[in-house]
Amino acid sequence: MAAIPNILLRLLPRKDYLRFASGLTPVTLEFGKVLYEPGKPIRDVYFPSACLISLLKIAAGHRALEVGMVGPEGMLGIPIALGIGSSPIRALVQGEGTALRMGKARFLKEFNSCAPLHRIVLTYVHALMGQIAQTAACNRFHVVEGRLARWLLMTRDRMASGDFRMTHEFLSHMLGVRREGVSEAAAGFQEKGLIEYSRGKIRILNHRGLEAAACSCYGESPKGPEAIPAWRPAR
Amino acid sequence: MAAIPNILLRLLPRKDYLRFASGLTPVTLEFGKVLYEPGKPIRDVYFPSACLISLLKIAAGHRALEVGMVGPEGMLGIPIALGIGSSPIRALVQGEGTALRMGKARFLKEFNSCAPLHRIVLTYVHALMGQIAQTAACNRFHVVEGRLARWLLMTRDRMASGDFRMTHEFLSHMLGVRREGVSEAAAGFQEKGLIEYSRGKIRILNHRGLEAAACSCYGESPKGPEAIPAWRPAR
DNA sequence: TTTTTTATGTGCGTTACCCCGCATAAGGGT
DNA sequence: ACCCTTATGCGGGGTAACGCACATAAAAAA
Repeated sequence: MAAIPNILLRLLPRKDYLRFASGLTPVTLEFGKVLYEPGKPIRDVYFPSACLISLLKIAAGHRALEVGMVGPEGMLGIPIALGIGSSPIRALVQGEGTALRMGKARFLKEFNSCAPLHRIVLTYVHALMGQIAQTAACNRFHVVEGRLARWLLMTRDRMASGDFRMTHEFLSHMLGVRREGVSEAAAGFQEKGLIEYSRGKIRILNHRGLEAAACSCYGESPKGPEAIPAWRPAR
Repeated sequence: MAAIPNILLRLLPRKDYLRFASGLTPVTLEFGKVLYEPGKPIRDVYFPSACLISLLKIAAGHRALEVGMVGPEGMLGIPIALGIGSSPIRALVQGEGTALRMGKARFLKEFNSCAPLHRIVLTYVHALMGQIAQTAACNRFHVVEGRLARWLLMTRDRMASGDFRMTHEFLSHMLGVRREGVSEAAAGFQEKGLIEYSRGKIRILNHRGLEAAACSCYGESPKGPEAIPAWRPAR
């Protein structure tokens, strides 16, 4: 059988998956699209199959800050599962690609009647909370260079590809720093041959080298039996 | 009837509350006690009635950082509800006082069989995630002074009292800054007559003044019908 | 082509916070 | 009374990141 492209869905028992999948619609998400906006109602939930979505907290009078990242290891629309109709967080498509979409009502019905789904989603909620807390500490303690490296690696892991479309300006909003700060760090990496970039395109050249440059938070993603299986692509 | 001291429990239908309460044990939590430690199993859940617990992320090689705060408006042991046996977060008693305790097994049974409890807890999970994200952005963008003021106010709100036991050293771990940074900000507040302090005791003198000094995050706590009712004490 | 837009490079003064070390003073224990 | 632990005050030097302004260059639009 063709592999189920989303890790959470892959954990469903076959019977449940088949029923659930009948409510899923494949969609293509374009770069820059905003899936959820703080305060606005959530209509659909998404299971990324090959795309990457940033969860952004918008602080009044400041640039945005990424608090979490969702790829094929997760889902979007957690608030729906928690019985809330909207999210305080903006969800922005940061790596375009494909996802599976389901309407809020159908998802709620499934979530409340399918125990395995229920369990899987709540487990993911835990993992996501951990990720947000980790990111919070990382943003507080680590320097831009280390955070940039971590960010590029996490993106690569989720996109299963080492080059993506991404301006320094955009990155600065993810990391919550100035654009110039990103440029400076990126220039350093390019000089060392770790990455190459030009006008909105970035390519990772030396994965190992980037890992060495990344802060320790990379590698402290959810692990062990307690969380969603550490989702790190094979080398 | 005597008021139920924990907001979450107060939201339970009377019938469910009575059954649930039979499994609750009143306990006194002392200052400095660690309820949960990252990686260690969670044995009990807690519903604070008059105490304050800090949720701390421990970053390797750095001081700790508070990512959330739980008082009578919330509960401790969320991971249990999410089907996880331990938490990546340390829970530390920061304002001593009373709470209601329940064993993990009993709570799980109730959580899985009592729909209103289920709903309430998941709603709180959402609120807590929002708080963590908010704190993340606050720690990134706001200066120590504003964050200290916010922290004191949030503590006051949850402790229902304006003076508490608290050293600058301890505060520095909450805010993720140096002890001297806290001392400096606190000295400024004392000079303006907003607070007074001495050797591990802090008293809020001018609530309004502190609000003016706090960053905008104070007042952006969960609000509206979508979240746990904004829990802010009457003046 | 030429023009316009957009992405990145660069420099410069400013600031909040860091790290380190030590002085002072309040309380608790003996 | 005394010591001794602990909480806070204070200074000096260093730096990561800020804000701003402007130069350059690639791409897109005309």
